[in-house]
Formats: sequence, structure tokens, C-alpha cells
Amino acid sequence: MRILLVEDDDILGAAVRDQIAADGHAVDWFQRLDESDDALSTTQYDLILLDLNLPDGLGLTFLTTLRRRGSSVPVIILTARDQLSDRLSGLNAGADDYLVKPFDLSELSARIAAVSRRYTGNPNPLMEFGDLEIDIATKRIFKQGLSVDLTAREWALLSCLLQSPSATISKSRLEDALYAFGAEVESNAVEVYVSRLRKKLGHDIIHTIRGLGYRMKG
Amino acid sequence: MRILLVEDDDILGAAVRDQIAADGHAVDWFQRLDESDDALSTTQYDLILLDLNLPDGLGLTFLTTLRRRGSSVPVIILTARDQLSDRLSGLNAGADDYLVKPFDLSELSARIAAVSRRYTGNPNPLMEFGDLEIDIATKRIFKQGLSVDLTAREWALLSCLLQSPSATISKSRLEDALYAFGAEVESNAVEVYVSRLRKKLGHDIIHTIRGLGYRMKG
DNA sequence: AGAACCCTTACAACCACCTGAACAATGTTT
DNA sequence: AAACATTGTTCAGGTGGTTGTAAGGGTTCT
Repeated sequence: MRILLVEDDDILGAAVRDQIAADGHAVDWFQRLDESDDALSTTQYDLILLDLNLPDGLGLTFLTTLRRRGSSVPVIILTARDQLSDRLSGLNAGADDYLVKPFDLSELSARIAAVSRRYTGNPNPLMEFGDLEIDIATKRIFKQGLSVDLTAREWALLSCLLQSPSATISKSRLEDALYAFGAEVESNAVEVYVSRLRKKLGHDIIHTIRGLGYRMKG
Repeated sequence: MRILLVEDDDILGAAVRDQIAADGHAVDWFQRLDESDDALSTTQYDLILLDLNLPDGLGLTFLTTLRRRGSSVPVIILTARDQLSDRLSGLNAGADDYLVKPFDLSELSARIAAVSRRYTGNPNPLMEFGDLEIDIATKRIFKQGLSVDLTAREWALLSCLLQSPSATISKSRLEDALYAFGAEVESNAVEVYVSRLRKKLGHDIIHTIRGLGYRMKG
């Protein structure tokens, strides 16, 4: 999943970015809105984390124009403002969620998961594929009841496939899930990780569609 | 919109019910879970407001089983518990949002609106041709419910036909869909791929208009 | 009948993919 | 600090599905 982070606080921004990356998502971090505005017009994001602590309430107007343009990308607002009126105006402007600083990073992860669950139309945090049980929330996998450990990259690729389990995911999209967007690499990294996942999870879980991409079994 | 409210507090429940009704939604208010459980099996709700302040954490297990059954109805948790661990377990169990008591009724309205906005975004449009179901977004095809895999070229040709299903597409245009811009081909490639598609999808799906091109059935 | 168009099958060459293994980078223990 | 363990990345050989082409037969129109 590709996430846009708009946050002008160095320390908080870095912490959030690292947390998101640890969850296996690709992050683009902008500290200013004009940058992000440009990026938005050319790039497609799956989720936007928007800091409202910006001069002149630029964050809100940005969100408003975004919605006015017809974008339906999920937006979670991050802000220090705890006033009810702030929350209301944020939600009414088209935000999907509202998180008040200081917040816990694990709650951010959970809310990102909740919003993107809804977005991708897969609300179930517990999934089954044959003899596999996958708990997306706690990142635990059981094969025939036995716990299976994945590395960070392996999980990043798998969770990208799980976002829409019945869809065919192109290789380039999986590449974006592995490497923060824009890091173009000429390699067969995706194939290698698919191979390693199959070794751990079973050879019939991930289905290859030659020339188009991969998708989950079923 | 029909909303299920599970709340055992008389005063709060009444207030919430009135607020929702004032927003123009239909509300069913249950104070106990066994009732709501029965109601759920027979009735379809568009949104669930779930109070977690119930003995033995029944609210959470209810949510978990709801999700495990495959239900994707949006759920907003209402609770007095402000602990991070509570919020995490709620969100991880499949809740869409989490509201801590005491909350303002106007914020509840805003969050209901935010969640249902996301929910009503209709998912992938399915196209039907006889016993065929085609999901363009996920690039999946089902023939009599069974998944059919296409190769890259086959899909390229089919999706070109699907772009204007009722139009007759010329052979040269289909050729352009198969081979990126200007690549000269001296063969009957289009005919071959039409034949291969018919073999996989059925012989009456793609209609031949002699001398003009091809078109989807119907 | 002849011509133009279309359908299907077959086949060799190619290319996407798989996988083992080596190497680099990073983290951890002694 | 050195040795070790884990993870991430790259490379190369092998495999089989995909693909372009051609050939032969069928159908429709003049």
C-alpha cells in the first residue's frame, strides 16, 4: 500500500514514517503542501495522513479541494487540536478518521488498517487460505496450527496481495509495496520473495498469472 | 440508512437514538446482545453502533464472530474505556471507528457520515455475458462460477472489446490493442486470439461481423 | 466457381518465471 | 571486537507456458 504523509514535524514525521514502513507500506513523506499537491496530481496513493497543524489551516482547504476534485482516497487527519469543532470540520470536510496528538504509533497502525480494510473491501482481519490462518492485525500466520514467521519484506509482499485477495496484482505494484515508491530496481526481487513465501506458506497459496501478475489462491 | 444500536445505558441510548433519527436514519435499539444477535441473522443493517461496556467483553466477541461470518457491515465502537489496549483490540477485531464516552452527539453524526461515505462507495463493477462474469478491476473472469485464467494478450484483446461492449471493433483496432503502437504484424493474430478466447469463454460470447470486425454478445 | 474472409490447429522460438546459491548488509551474541 | 545469525539483493541456469506464424479447411458473397 502506498501512503502519503504530510507532516512538518521532523521528529514525529520520521517516527510515523518508520512505523508505516515497519507495517510493510511504502511511504512518501512531504513536509509542505505545495509539494504534496504536485505529487498528488501525478501519483496515486492508497491513503493520506494529513497534519492539520499548518499555517492558515492549509490542511483543511487541501482536503476540501481534494474531495472537490472527486478523489475518494482515504484520509486520516493528524493534529494537536482537540476541540470538538476542529474534529467536526475535519470529518465534515471528508476525512475518514481523526487522530489527536500525541497518539500512539500502534493505534495509528490499527486505524490505518481499519480505514484501508474498508477501502479495499476486505473487512475481515482474520483470513483463511486452505490450511493457512492469517491475522492481519497481529501479523501472525499459522500453517496447520503452527506459527510461521515472515521477514519484513515477505510480509510487505504478502499483505499487498491480501489487500484484495481475489484481485490480480501486477508485478510492478508488488514492487512498489516492497520498495518505497520511485525506487526503480531492475531485478527479480518480487519473484524471489514469491518463491520464499511459497516455500514457507505452501506452493498453492500464491497463484501466478503469466504476464499479468499474482494473486491469492481461491 | 438502517442503523443498529447496541447500548445498555437508558439515557445515552435514547440520546443517541434521537440524534440518529434527527439525521434521517432508521434506528433499531437493542440493550442486550442476544437480542441483537437474533436480529442480525434476520435483518440487514447498514451500520452498527456497538457499546463495549458489556459484561464479559461480550461486545468484542460479538464483533469478532460477526467478522468471522464474513459480514462487512461497518461497525463503530462506543465505550468508556480509554485505554490504548482497548482501542487496539477493538480496531483489530474489525471495527471501523472507535468513540470514547463521553462523546458529543454531533461528532457521532460526523463519524457515522464518514464511515458510511466510505461504505457506500460501490465496489468493482461486474459485467455479465451469459454465464460469464467479468471483473475488469481485478482482471478476473468466472464462467459458471469457476475462475478462468487468461494470458496477457488474451486479456488485452478482451478488454479492448469490453471498453465498448455494444460496439463493433475493427480488426485493425484490436491489432493495435495487442501490439503497442505501430508494431507491424503479418499474420492473422487477432483471429487466433479470438479463437483462443472463444475456446476458454464459450463460443457465443464474441460475435463476428464479417468484413467489419468483432463485438461482444448482447 | 472463384474470391475474399474467417476459423482452427500445430509447432518452434521466445520469454516470463522459478529457484538455488552466492554475496552484501544489518543485527546479535560471545 | 570478532564471530555469528538473520535478512535483503543479485545472478544464472533451467523449465514450461506463451506467442507469432503458417497451413489447411470452412463459410459467405459476387
